[in-house]
Amino acid sequence: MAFKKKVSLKDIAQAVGVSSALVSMVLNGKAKQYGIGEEATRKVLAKAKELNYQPNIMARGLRSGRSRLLGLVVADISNPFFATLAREIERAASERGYTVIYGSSDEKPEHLSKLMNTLANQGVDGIIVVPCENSEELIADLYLQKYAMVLVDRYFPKINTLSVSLDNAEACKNVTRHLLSQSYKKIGFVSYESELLHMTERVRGYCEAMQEAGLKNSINVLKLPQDKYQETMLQVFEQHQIKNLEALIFSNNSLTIQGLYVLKQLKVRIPEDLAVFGFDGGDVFDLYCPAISYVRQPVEEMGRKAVTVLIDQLESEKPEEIKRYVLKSDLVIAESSLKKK
Amino acid sequence: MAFKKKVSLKDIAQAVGVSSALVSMVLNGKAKQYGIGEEATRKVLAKAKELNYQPNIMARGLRSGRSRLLGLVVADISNPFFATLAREIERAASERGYTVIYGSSDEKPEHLSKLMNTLANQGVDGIIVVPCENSEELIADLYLQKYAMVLVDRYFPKINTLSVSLDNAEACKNVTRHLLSQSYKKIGFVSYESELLHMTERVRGYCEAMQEAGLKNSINVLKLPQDKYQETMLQVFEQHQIKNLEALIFSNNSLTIQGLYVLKQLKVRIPEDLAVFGFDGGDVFDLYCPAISYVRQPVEEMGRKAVTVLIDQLESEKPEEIKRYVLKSDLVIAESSLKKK
DNA sequence: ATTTTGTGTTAAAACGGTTTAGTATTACAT
DNA sequence: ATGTAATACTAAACCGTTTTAACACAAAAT
Repeated sequence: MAFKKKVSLKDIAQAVGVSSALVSMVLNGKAKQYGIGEEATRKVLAKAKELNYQPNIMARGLRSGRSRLLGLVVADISNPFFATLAREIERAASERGYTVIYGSSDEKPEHLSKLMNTLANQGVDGIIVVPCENSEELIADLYLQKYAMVLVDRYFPKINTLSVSLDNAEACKNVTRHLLSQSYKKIGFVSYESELLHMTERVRGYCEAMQEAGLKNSINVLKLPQDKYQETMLQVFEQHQIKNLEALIFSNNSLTIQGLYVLKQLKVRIPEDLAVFGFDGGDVFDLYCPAISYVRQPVEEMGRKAVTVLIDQLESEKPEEIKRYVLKSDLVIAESSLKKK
Repeated sequence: MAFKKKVSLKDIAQAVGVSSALVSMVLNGKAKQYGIGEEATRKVLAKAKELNYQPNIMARGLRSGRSRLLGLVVADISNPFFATLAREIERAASERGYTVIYGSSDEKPEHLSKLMNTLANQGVDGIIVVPCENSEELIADLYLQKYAMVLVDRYFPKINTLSVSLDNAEACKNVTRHLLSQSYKKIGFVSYESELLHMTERVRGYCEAMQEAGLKNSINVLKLPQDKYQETMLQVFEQHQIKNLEALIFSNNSLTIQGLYVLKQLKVRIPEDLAVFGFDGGDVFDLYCPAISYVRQPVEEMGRKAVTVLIDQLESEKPEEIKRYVLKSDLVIAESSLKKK
């Protein structure tokens, strides 16, 4: 009870009266290369179209050792940033004749590891990974095993992999400067417990901008424990800390959203009581009252670049040089971060 | 420059000193069935584990004619309802040893058609489809070609396919009754131009509930042209119609979100000026001020059911009977639909 | 003693493509 | 006439797995 049997090379070969080898050559556009006659070429192409021939991907894959399948592991597909990223990656891959299979790690290294295994089993040619906390070893292992791989959004400085990521320090530096320009001085930064470079860079950008402004003493970084964002924020904000702050920067999409839940619950007025700056956008930000400012990442570019460098490496014979690509973001300014009157 | 070469049956066979046929039988758990000796079985299993053998999926697929790949086409993966659905489907499929590849049709039949082709090319064993407008013919074609297929969220009454969907009429009847119970009488229903059953059923549920309440004359269904939701809503609402209404039911997730943009722009107070009821939930609904009530669909159940019926059909020899599964939803009530004081 | 039955194993074919080495045929140069 | 080269094509191997038919060898039945 599956799909109807498909047209094979042999069917075309028989119909035209040539060998299936010839048909294969013609349909792979290697007619000239192999010195196939014009007439044969024409007939084969015509018959293939007539019968609507579709190559059997498994036979091809088995022979060539390549599947034209890419694996993608994101942190969480229900996060709009990753959803968009996945979509762009899919689109770009499809343009180059590749199909993408994906999964979410939920920021758990065990999930990541399991997923990578599943993907490898499916015979993917290469993987695009958003690595999660504590996955450095795993990634290093794969790197040593010569997996074709590109890291996105985050990377490990010690492991020499292809990577595409944001200039995170600059982004947060710009956010901080913007808030400073709106005459906020006591600016807090909401982060989570993480060794991952993208996060430490974001923190660094904030700190540097504060230092530049001579506000070294006002630096205030809140590191939330994983999986307890709302709980911890509620406690911290409820107690007193929020009274000492004029603005808060949330350093990723889900932190922002969780933060908004808490601020809403505490009836904090934005930006009167507290200015807010978030990450990655989405309908939530635009529809919130007031609309929330955010860092817009070049998601499309990020996805396309990842696909391009990965496939280029896959298709090149000689091991290409390993590069890190760093992209720039911009700020979408809304009411939540404007000067209070 | 791809993955390192993997361990094959032959490697194990050589290491143990038996034929690869025997190894295949043992590793497929058919040792007893084929009367393989105990010792050989033990040795093979041990060696397979030692070498971390992973079967080559393409060789297996080529031989068996089955890929253990499922195709999934949703309307729009960036819609949280479909994102969650996709995730549940993936999870359920993975539990049964299948992998899912997916794409978004963007409600365009040409996209749908193209995607189905891509999926078929990838050799999927079966497909799970959220059919879009004007795709009835395409689906009917595939049905005639004996594609293993299950429709989700929507279906065509005239085509006898497996399907899993919501009791949409009942859902909207309940929404309408709820609003009536909150003493709203002039209730409008926002829909879009569509022949798809899920939408006509939603309209029907609303109409029936209004009739039940003796409010036949207050029935007010707004059908928006596709791709122009916001534009049209803005025009309609701006003019005058909204003044005659006390409540609005939005009949899917994106209509709700687009509607909120417009209502926000027009500074309509919810629920004082207008009560609002939406579909499918998400952070936007919970964080909106005030929180938006919505119909919660049993997404997980829907995904699991779709996977189950599809795989069951794939794996059964005899053509199973075609069934339609209809699931129930519940209402999440928030401030947006409560009685005005 | 010979056939039958059963047990444990293997050789070989098949899946559908790609690629290499080889074969025929004609054309050209020696 | 003979060797060389170019042209147009094909046979066959190969990828890794599954499955069928076959094959030894022993024990039991005739």
